Amino acid sequence: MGRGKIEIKRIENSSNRQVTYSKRRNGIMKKAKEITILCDAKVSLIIFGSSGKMHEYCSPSTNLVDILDQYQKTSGKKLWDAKHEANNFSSLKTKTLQNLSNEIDRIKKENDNMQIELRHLKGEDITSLPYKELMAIEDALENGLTYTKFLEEDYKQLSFILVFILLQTSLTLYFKKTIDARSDNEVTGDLHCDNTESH
Amino acid sequence: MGRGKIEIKRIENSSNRQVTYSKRRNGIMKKAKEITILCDAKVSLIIFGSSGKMHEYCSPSTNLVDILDQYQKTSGKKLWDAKHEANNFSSLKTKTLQNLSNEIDRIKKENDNMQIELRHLKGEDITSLPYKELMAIEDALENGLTYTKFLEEDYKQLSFILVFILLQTSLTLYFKKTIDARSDNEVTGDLHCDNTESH
DNA sequence: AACTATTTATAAGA
DNA sequence: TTCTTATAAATAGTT
Repeated sequence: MGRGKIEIKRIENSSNRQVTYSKRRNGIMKKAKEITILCDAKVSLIIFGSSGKMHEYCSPSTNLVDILDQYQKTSGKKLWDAKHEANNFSSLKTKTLQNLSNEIDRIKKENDNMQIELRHLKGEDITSLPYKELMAIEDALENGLTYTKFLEEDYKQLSFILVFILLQTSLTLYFKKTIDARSDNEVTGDLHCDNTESH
Repeated sequence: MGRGKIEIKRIENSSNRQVTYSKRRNGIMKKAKEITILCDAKVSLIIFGSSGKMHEYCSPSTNLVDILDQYQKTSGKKLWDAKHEANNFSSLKTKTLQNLSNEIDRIKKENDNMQIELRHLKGEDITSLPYKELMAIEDALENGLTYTKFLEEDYKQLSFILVFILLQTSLTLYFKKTIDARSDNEVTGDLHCDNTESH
């Protein structure tokens, strides 16, 4: 939407990039505000430009911490655990039933998500999936296959070397046999000559 | 931007609101992806619709935790400090700490197993795996992705060709040996005959 | 920063 | 829900 169409790829010219960043950042911020008002949504938007400067939007009805809490509950992903709780000795001592219960809920959620992902990767329950998600799964499978194939290639090369060694051993044995056989023939020939001469 | 201009205020009709939410959410997500690519920006976007369903975008170059860390540094606001301390006990009185703890252990174990399986399917941590397990993973991947059967077919053909070449080489060598041995004998025989006739 | 020619997003309708 | 399309809005390139 502008004088010309642009490809979605990194803008190499630094000042153009900066200008575009500024314009589009404002655009997204505006959209975020609008969807918040129009649709009662709760939105958190944090943007860091390449210069490191931060811009933030958060729906007025809520705040970032609440959104992140809800994020953890909904997604089952834990945002601040190990490092932050480790710093917090009192929370270890006062670990309550509620803490544990929340932990269970979170892990169960994580569990469910993984179970679904596993089923999808194994080709189950995928008929009802939208095309986009199906493609994502196919990509993941293909990606996994490239890794396993790569390793399989290593194993194959190992097999090939084994076959080669086997072949070489066979050949060595074969040549040994040939040489043995030849020296046998020569002996026989000598004997034969002796015999005819003796006649 | 649409058939008519709309005022930015809550859409009262629930189904219109839902439709608009869905469309605009996609729009914002797209914009977020674009600014990420075009301008090297780091973006975190979390949206909760009024139904409570969550949608999230995070720049591929980073992750939510890193963005939040950077947020804290840049803004000076502490996100996870004195929070998660105030807990409300609700319907948990019947459960003991031990029960909950055991349940957590069990689910965590289940979780770990699935995580390992997922990582393997995605090609991570597989280098230390024995060949047999690697093949099991590959089989699972191939099962999910039918067209990799073609690659398997290629692999089989390659093995066949290797065996065939091995066989052919052996046969060639064998025949060569036979021929060599025979001509050696004949030469010896002829010379011998000539010699005897000349005597 | 403004200014537009265009592209893009989307509101309403099907 | 999904698609279509007229129109509003965003924005790329220019000044």
